[in-house]
Formats: sequence, structure tokens, C-alpha cells
Amino acid sequence: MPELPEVETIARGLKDGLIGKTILEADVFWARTLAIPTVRKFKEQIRGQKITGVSRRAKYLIIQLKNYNLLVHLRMSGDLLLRESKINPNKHDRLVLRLSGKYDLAFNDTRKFGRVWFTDDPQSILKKLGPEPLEKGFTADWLYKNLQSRKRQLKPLLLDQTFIAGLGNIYTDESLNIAKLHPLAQADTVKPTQAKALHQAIQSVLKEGIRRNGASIDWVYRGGDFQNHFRVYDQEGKPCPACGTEIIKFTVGQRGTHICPRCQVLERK
DNA sequence: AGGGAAACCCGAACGC
DNA sequence: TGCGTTCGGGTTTCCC
Repeated sequence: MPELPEVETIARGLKDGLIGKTILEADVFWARTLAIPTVRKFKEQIRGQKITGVSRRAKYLIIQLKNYNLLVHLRMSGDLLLRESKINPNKHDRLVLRLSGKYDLAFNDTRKFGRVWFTDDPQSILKKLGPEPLEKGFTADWLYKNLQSRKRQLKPLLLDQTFIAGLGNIYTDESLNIAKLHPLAQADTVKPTQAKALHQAIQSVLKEGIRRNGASIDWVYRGGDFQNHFRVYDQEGKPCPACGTEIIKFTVGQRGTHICPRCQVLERK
């Protein structure tokens, strides 16, 4: 794993470093990072904008400007770095915002999967998202009712950000294992007690992920520790922590899927 | 509406 | 050693 460079990550105070600063200039090194019509217009419009707030919705980071919003999705390998101003970009820098003061905000993204939206109407992008799994609206009762109305396979549904916003592949596999549910179970066959277990599992897995600063898989997401505590994800052939049965891996909706075949049984109707 | 597949990416890991 | 292939993550788009 690479050593932590001279950066501030989100968790280490990006917010404090951004609010109140003015964007002097935007350097675009990979235009497809930006979900905007033209780079020229973007640079023109963002110049002189003051950063008024930093927040989050689902997997989007929201950098509020005076008249616009920047929505940042890091996807797989993206990173936001606040670092001392310098002339030359780092390897894999896709967008660098030159700020007032002595820092730049760099969007660095090895795999070019991440995206940045620049818009005066963030709701046009955010309104379709499902509830935050750690907030009030997401209850066991809500989950049961909404599973009841769907016929989809459980795992693809949980990964659907318009259903619940925030679960990715790792967290979904871990949650289903804790709740002892099969990823291919049809959503409307989940019973109230199972929905309650799933609700509990989702919240505990996400909280643990946050507590451990996320998972560092491959060489990305530096600093996380959750990868050392997976129950099933990437544990093919290893014993299930609950019953010792070997974890198996297969594909669901084009995604690598890991289960304990003993704890997570697909009930056929 | 649901499901499958392809596309977007590239560094690491693997096979030969 | 080198070279080719496969993999995987999140999301959108397209097609059945």
C-alpha cells in the first residue's frame, strides 16, 4: 500500500480547508471527468466562485459554491486531495481547482471512473436516490414494505441506489451474510423478521465500515482497515465466521458475490 | 419491470 | 524476463 502523501483526506479535514475559499482557476486534465457541455464554459463559470459548504448525499460529495454545486462521485479509484499549490499536476490528476490561500483541490482518479458534475440544480441528479441507510427514514418497517412490492433479486435491488442509497458490492455481501439471506432471493419473499435482520445488518456493516475508515482493496482507498474484517467478501474458500462452512463465490448481476452456502440458503417456492 | 450484457478504465495478478 | 489475458469496482445504457 502506498504511503500517505502530503494530503488531507475528506476525513482529515477537507471540509475546513475548503469552506470560505474562492476558486481562482480550474485546470481540466481529463475532460470526460466532467459531466458538462464544454470545458471553456465550465472554467468561465467556476472562476471566482466561493465555496460555501461541503456535504454528502449517498455516494456524492457536494461542494456548494455561491451560485453552483460541484457533485463529486469518486467511484472506484477517485480521491479528493487538498494539497499545497504547485504548477505541475500529479500523475492521474483529472481536475485541479486552484483556491485562494495556499492550497489546490485535486481530483485524482487512476481508473478514470469518477465523475464531477457542475450544476445549479443538484436535485436534478440527487432526487432519484433512495433513503440514506443510516438515517431516520430507513426503518425495518420501511424495508419490509418496500421489499414486498418488488420482485427483483435481493442483491441487485440492494445495490440499486434508487432503492437504498449507499450500499456497494462489499457492504451488500457482508449485510446479506449477517442477515442470513441469499442474494438471489426474490425481494417479495423476505419475511418481516428477515427484513428486520437485514435492516440491522446493513446498519451495523456500514457503521463498522465507517469506523474502520472503509476498505482498502487493491492499492486504492488508502488507510482503510475494513478489508481485514470481511466475513464473506473476498473470502472464497475460507470458513464462515458463523458456522465454519467454506465461503463460495459466484456471479449475480455481473458482480462477484460471496456467501456461506450453509447460512444463506435459497428457499425455492 | 426485470434481467443480462456491454461499456467505461487501468494496475495488479496470473498464465505461459 | 516478457508478453498477453483476466479481473474488479459503480454506474449508465441498451437490448430482450
